Amino acid sequence: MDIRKEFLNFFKKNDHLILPSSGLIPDNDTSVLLTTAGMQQFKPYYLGVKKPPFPRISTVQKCFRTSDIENIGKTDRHLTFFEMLGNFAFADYFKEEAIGFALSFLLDILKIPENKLWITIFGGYENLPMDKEAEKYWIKNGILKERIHKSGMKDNFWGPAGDTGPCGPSTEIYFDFGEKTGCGRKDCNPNCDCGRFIEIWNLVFTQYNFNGKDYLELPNKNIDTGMGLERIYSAVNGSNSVFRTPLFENIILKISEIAGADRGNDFEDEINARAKKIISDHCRAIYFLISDGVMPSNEGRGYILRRIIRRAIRYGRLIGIKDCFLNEIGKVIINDYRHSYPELDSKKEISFQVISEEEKKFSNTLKDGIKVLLQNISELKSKNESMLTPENTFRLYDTYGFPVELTEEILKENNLSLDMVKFNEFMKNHIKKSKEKTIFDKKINEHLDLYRNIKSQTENEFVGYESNSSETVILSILLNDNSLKKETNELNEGQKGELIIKKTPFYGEKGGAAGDKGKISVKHNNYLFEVNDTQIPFEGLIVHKGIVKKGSFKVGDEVFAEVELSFRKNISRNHTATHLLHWALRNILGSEVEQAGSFVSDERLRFDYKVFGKCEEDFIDKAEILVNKKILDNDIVKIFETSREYAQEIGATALFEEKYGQFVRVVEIGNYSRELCGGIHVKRTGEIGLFKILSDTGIGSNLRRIEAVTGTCSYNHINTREKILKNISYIINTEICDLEVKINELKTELEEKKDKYNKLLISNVKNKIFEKYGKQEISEYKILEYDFSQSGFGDELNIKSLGILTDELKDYYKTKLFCMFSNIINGKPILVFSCTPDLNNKGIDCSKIAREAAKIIKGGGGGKSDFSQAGGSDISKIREASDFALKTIRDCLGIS
RNA sequence: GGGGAUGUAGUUCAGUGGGAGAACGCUUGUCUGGCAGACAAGAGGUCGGCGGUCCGACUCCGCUCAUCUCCA
Repeated sequence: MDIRKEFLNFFKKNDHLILPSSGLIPDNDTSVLLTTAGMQQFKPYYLGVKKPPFPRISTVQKCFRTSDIENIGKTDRHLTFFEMLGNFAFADYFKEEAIGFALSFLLDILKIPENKLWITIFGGYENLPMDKEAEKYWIKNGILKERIHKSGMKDNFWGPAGDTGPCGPSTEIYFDFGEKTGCGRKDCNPNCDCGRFIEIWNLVFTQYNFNGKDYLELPNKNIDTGMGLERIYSAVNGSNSVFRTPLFENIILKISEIAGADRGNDFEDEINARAKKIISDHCRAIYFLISDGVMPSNEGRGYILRRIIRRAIRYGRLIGIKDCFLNEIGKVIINDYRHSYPELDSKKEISFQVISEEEKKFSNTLKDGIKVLLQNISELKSKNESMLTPENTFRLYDTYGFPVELTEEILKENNLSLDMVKFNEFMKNHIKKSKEKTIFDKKINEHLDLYRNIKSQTENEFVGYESNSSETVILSILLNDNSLKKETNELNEGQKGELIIKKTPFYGEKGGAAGDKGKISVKHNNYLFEVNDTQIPFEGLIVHKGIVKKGSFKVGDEVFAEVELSFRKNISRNHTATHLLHWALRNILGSEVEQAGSFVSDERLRFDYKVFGKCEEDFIDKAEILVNKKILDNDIVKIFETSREYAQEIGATALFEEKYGQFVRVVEIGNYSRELCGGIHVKRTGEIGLFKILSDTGIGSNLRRIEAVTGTCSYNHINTREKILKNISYIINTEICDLEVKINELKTELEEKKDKYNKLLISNVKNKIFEKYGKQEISEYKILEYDFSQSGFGDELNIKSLGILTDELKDYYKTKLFCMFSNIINGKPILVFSCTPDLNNKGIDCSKIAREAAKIIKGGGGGKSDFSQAGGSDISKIREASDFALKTIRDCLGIS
């Protein structure tokens, strides 16, 4: 029996709209990394931010949870990836029907015997009453009262998701595998985790709104239910394990086959069983994640993927699989699931490639880790110790990603050990630290109640597609005073706030396009409200943020709203250009290029996209050329509303917005680009003007960002650069077209001259020294001293040049030589000391001399014993410092 | 979102405040009967970027970017 089909059929018959599973990457929801529940894609409906397309919906949803990752393989019911069957109701049916539907499906369709079912309900907590209604309907449907178990907040109350918001009691259906399974205690009940009972279906009744203090009854109550597909299969065929269901049969068989015949093909020993469960769970997750666009990376959801890939490989090794094996299992998974999830099949090439690359990367990580571990081991051995410190054990794990079990294994081979208990303490500490400092982004819900309230009283209409202005009336006003936001009747001159008007031409920020700017005014008295930004905090509610420049505004005032045309025009140019760019990238790099996000402002456009593998070097240039070609073609931009089915048929790319509305808005450019989009666009591509890409940078693995400009901005950009070119051409007196060659020439010439000059300088200076001290070979100690601050060589004789000079002199005289040179560089005194190595044996230490001499010129110094330098800030003391150094050397060498 | 690590020559990496190094690779020359031949000379660096401390920063401090890694 295909339970997926039966489930959807059942709810379709009961007037539910059947929707497809959303992807594992949640749209427009930054609060979670991956889709964790069936209701996730409907969150805006639960919060009331958007209207559901139908009051009753049912789905089979792909879900991924990491919260139970440690339990996987240990139990027979936990999974990271699973399918969730769910039915949802928005201000429609409530507890009675929800309970009725659930029971009817389990008993009539799946034919589960009634005596196998147990129920938990919310038993009440503090001010919250027990859920007597739920109990009543269960009993009414024939469930025995002693089979209904009461639980507290933790088990049978859901939400709110943040600090405030919708929440309510839940009721859960458990399947009983019988007294023989589990603990065998007489009072064993669904809350016992011995394995006898498995939770199969959770019905949540969002009944209250928690405002941080009280639980208030919601006017519109909702239903949210979820039943794990794998669990219900295990109940239906009585196997008491999600891994012994048709969903896992082929996968487990394949793993056994790869692991070798001697390992058998079942869960005969504990390690073997656990490894097979983990590998099968993780592999399913891996291929589903990749096919939904998650790529392995070192952060966020990509990192979750990388982690489970590595866990799967590790457990593979544990049961004797040496080679890369994940793709072998992947083929089985794709084959098993491709009818229900065609994306697995269409993305399989990419999946296989990604996986084999990850397998290689992991072996690199292991190699690095082994290097560090071997170092630790040799240190331990040299110290005659037998236990790796917990610090080092943890460092290997935390910093180098080296699995502890592997550390333990390698230590054992060397007759060493580690302290697992202490390691776990480090781990606990680490987890605690990460949790402590994590701050939730509360802003999303901050003023939701306020807007919800306004929305319930007013209705405003967007007329901006047809016109740029409207005569209308103020419906309500919000006052913004720093962080405070409240409803008011009047907004006075100088005050900041938000106006809500009946008919608005202003486009609110949506789909990555910035909101309109403009003004709202009263004609007869010139009162003026300047709109700086337009937002949509709630579907159907458009608010105009800004400041009162003149006069005051009251609720009920008749006003004239007018969009700033040049601002809107710039946004339109950038928005249409974004569509062209998206099309061009797909054209050049292939259709697997996906838009990952975009932002359109009046000044520039930002386009984030996912690529896989290496791109050609010049694809950015190509994209720019292609977009500009389409602009020159001056193609017509056609905008029309149509049915979702038709849009799909003509291949329109759908993004984040407007997923399930009956009608969708399609923006079509020429006969090539079609995207679902609610934005405002130019009428013909020619209006965009020059399209110029400013930058293309990597912002994550397989994720890149293009920033570009159009219209007046690109003109200004090019213009500024041209002016710079003109200036340069004027300065070096060369035609612009010859600049490149000329500058290269100048550069090499300069380098050559610098080189020559330095050599000349040194030899010149050397001659000066010879003039003063003679060229003849020396039989006794020679002290060369020269203050170049008076010589006119200036800054050219810096520490480095003086160093080279002393080297050449040392080369010349070979022995018995001491050099001491000084100069003023950048207004600061410097001293250089250098001697032939034989003087070191006489007790001369240049670095010591430099340190002492530096004190005199108010600075510091040091270096090596045969070469040192000192610097300071007091120019007037150079002579004194030199004299000090000279005296020290003479004393040391015993000369006068 | 919070920790840890790394970033130096084409590559792999040394370098604990004082004139940027090694090995391999590359170029050139000499020797050599072949397998990664031997010897010599040479080229190659904004020490990831920006800022600060200091007479002086590859080195210390702050920020930032990239890569790796652990946790949420």
